[in-house]
Order: sequence, then structure tokens, then C-alpha cells
Amino acid sequence: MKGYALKEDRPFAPTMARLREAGLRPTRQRLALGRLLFDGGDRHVTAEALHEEAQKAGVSVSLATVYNTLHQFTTASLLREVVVDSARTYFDTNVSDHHHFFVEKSGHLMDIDGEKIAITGLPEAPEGTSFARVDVIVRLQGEPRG
Amino acid sequence: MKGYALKEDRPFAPTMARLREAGLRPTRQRLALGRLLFDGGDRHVTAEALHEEAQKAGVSVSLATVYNTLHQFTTASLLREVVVDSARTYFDTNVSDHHHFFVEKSGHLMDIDGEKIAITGLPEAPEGTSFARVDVIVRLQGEPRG
DNA sequence: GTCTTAATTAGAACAATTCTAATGTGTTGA
DNA sequence: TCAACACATTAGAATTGTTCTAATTAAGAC
Repeated sequence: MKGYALKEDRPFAPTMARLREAGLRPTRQRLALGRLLFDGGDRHVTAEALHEEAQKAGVSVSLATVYNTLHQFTTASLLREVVVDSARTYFDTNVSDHHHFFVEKSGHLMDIDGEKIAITGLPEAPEGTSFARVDVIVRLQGEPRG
Repeated sequence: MKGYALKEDRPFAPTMARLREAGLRPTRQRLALGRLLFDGGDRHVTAEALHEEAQKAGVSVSLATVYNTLHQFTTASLLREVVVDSARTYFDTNVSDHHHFFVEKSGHLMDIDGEKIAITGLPEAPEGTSFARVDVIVRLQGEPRG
């Protein structure tokens, strides 16, 4: 398919660039998923949810590819994995330093700017290890809004 | 089996007391698992690991019962669930306020005393919600010790 | 002991994720 | 332009951790 070179290209351009930079071939599927993920502010998605979303958007992508893509994007630091729930894995399009609110009832995630929080008194990393990351998860009960 | 009233009882006494307090019948399985869990400082176990451990200790408990028991203990606040790895669920015998080091490579957990850490700058809970808990997970790379 | 209710169990069922091996597609370079 | 290769995608099977189900067993009260 050569359509990529035409003007319909435009919306794919930013994702295209990201993929190129990450050394990932800009395939139809990756472009579509990339657009869904990155074209609208910070998002927290599960594989199943993204798969459904793609279907609804008329993009045919297999669930296996969604998993592959999410992992590749994560490896390429385009995404980051958030572990808050043993039942499912969330991927976060915000890869800057930050933390999370997690609404346990609904499974909803919200970012907390990393700059805002300060953690003091952390022990040093045990000998032989070093910090890979510090995650703060604020678990919430109840339901946000009205 | 009436052996529980004999002197072999002794080692079960503390677990017995815990179960009673929690309103859980002190069954053979719960006593055995309780002893494995609580008779030796703070521990972090997975269901599978505890199941194996029980087998090795010559206690016959089904995996289903291990799961049931871990959940009942958690509900009774004898244990607490730690979510650090989407692959498996850890249960922590330390139910006081604390946080964790998590050695990603080996899946090993270590407690960080809650008193030692201070978190400042946390945003307020969104309207309609309240804090259920704040978890700090310090992910470590490398392997502890020599 | 008997009775009642709760606990245990084996194995089936399940859900999320990963794997497999076959097919399709992007890229390169002639 | 297109052949050839490496990499991607896919459907479906397989795996893993966990939960469910329905039948059996054991605990506690009388």
C-alpha cells in the first residue's frame, strides 16, 4: 500500500517520526495504534481496551499485535508499564517522571506530576543493586466526580 | 482428630489465637499455613510458593485452600496483598504501615519501614474519593548481596 | 454421638498473556 | 521496478495464575 505518501499522511506524521526514531518499522498497525495512543494527551490503556478501540475505529489489528506493539513501544520508551492491579497490565503514554492515583473500584488511573511529590528518608539501595524506579501509587476508595 | 489438645499443641497456640480473633475456624489447614506464615518474622509469599512449602513440610493442603486461606487472612488483616508484579500476587505478613523494595530480576521483596519514609506534596484525593492507601515501591535492578 | 454449617478438595473453568508456525509486508539494492 | 530478505502480523493453540463448582469432610454446639 502506497497511500502513506499522499496527503492522508499528515495525521500519521508524528507517530511516523516516533517509530522511526525508535527504529520500529512504521507498519499499518503500529501507525494506527500509535495514533490512538499518542494523538490526544496522556492515556492509560490495557491491551484489551486498545484492541477494542482499534476495532471500533475500523482498524483491523489482532490482539497479539496489540500486545506485541505495546511491549515494543514500552521497550522503546514510548510507553511505560504501570503495575497497580494484578488482574491486568496498564500502559501509560506519559513517560515522564510521575506517579499515580488508582481508583480501585473502577480501575481508573490518573497521573500525579512527579515534580509535586517529594519522598524523603528512602533507604539506600541494598548492596549490589541500584534504583530502577520509585513508584508511588495512591489507592483511592470511592468514585471521583459526581 | 483430637490431638490438638495435647502438648503438641504448643506451637500452634499463637496461630490459634490469631484465627480465633479473626473469627476463623482453626482448621488443620489454616493452622498449618498460619504457622508457616507467622512463625518466623516477616515474609512475602505467593500462593504457589506457600503451597510448595506446605507440601515439603508434609502438610497436605490443596492449592485452592491456599488461595482461600490467603484471601481470608488478608480480609482479616492478618496479611496484606502487595501488587508489584502483574504476573503473580504477593502476600505480606507484615501488616503495619510500610513500603517495599522490589528486586525485579529475582522477584524478591523487602520491607521498608513506613516510619522512615515521608511523602510530601501529595495532591488531595479527587472529589468523591479518599485515600485507601499509599504504596511506595522502589524497584531495584541488579541482585542484592554478593 | 448427632446435627448443622463451614471448610476443603479435585478438577473444570477462566482471563490475561504469550507462543507458534504460517502468511504477509516494508525495505533494500540491483 | 521488483526480487529477495528480514521483520511483522495473525489465528489459534498453549500457558499461567487464579477462581469456581459441586461433592466430600471436618468443626462446633448441643
